[in-house]
Amino acid sequence: MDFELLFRNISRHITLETAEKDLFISLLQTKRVRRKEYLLKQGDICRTENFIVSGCLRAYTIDEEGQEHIVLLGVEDWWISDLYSFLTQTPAAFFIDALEESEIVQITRNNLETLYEKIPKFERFFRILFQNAFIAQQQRINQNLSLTAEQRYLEFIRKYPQLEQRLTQKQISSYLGITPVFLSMLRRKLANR
Amino acid sequence: MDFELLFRNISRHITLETAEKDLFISLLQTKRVRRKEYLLKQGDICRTENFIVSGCLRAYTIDEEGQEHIVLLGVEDWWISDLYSFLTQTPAAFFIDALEESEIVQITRNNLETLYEKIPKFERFFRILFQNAFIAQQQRINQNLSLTAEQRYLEFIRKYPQLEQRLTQKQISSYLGITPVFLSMLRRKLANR
DNA sequence: CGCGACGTTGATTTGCCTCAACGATTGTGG
DNA sequence: CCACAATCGTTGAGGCAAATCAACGTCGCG
Repeated sequence: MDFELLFRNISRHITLETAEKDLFISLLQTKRVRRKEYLLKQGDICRTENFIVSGCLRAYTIDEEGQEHIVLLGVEDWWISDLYSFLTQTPAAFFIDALEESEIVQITRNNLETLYEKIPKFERFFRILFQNAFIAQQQRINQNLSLTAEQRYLEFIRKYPQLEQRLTQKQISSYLGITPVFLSMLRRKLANR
Repeated sequence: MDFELLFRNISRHITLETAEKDLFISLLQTKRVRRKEYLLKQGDICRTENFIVSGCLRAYTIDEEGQEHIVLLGVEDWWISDLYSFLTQTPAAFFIDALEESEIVQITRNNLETLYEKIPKFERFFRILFQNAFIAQQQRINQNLSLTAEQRYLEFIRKYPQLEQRLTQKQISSYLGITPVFLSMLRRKLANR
């Protein structure tokens, strides 16, 4: 069942009655996204918050020179959206697309508001979710400020060994904030030890 | 009254009855921190979440070479803590100290849990608070990935013109992820236009 | 099969850092 | 209140980490 993983995710922090689960499900939609398909384009309005059931997606920007910068990586059991655009219903700063064929569960802004109203426990759930996301980003900021490219790469493969397998080097470099050429050099250097 | 600013901050997102305010106040402590005084040291446990009534504080790390990296800047009407340490009650990764004489309102982890239990509306308040903090950090990550040092500096003074006045260049450079020497060069270059 | 994206490698350039010296400012103890 | 130390900001010289540019082999996909 599509919602199984989502329920297990939620039950880590709050407990739902059957009736609550049913109400929750009635506010959701599911979607299948194939590789390279866009969930969101810069300038569009982010209509949904997305829970990843399977697969892998990224949120990224493209700068003046056409370079991509991955702001957020999501795999199964994570959430992904352009939160600012979602909350304010204004044009998105990010692109979101799928790096692998993915299944997602979506909730719209209005439905999420309804959910908060009908089942206030979800305030708690998302409070904890954003708390954790905030901490993870704080650590990433700290690493970007204090580590060299090599150290950041080593931290990345230490922290996300499974992710390293699933991403291309171009994607990893774009997440780390270096060029693919330089990542290739680092890897060669590290291999020669 | 010390709690006035905090109540106004909170009332942006939730509405409290008088009895609720009283309960809330009973769970808080106030503290005065003088310039350069530490609120938290790396390795200590972060016992409180801190609301800044007046003044200015920073959260930062020190790397192997002794360089400081500012992860979080807070002025009046903001919150500051080492959230990970606070939530898990494990040793902190950050130092927190005051850049100006500051007044803060503090809540301990246990009292915050009590607050969530007794007044669930606070789940909503902190959900929104962390949501906004998450968005702000996401933007900072994106800028660190996609902008040059000069562009980041210009963005900083555009976004926080009042903060620029209150911080030393050393502090600004440490927030931007560059050296004070290089910031000085950038400023000279920008002035010659 | 052929095209386009990817990863590798080398040569060169550049953005930012380190080191060092100096004047100005701040803070502190006598 | 002054003297002295410490920190800060500026400037210049030189160095290094990472970027750019370019060429080439490989692979996956249409």
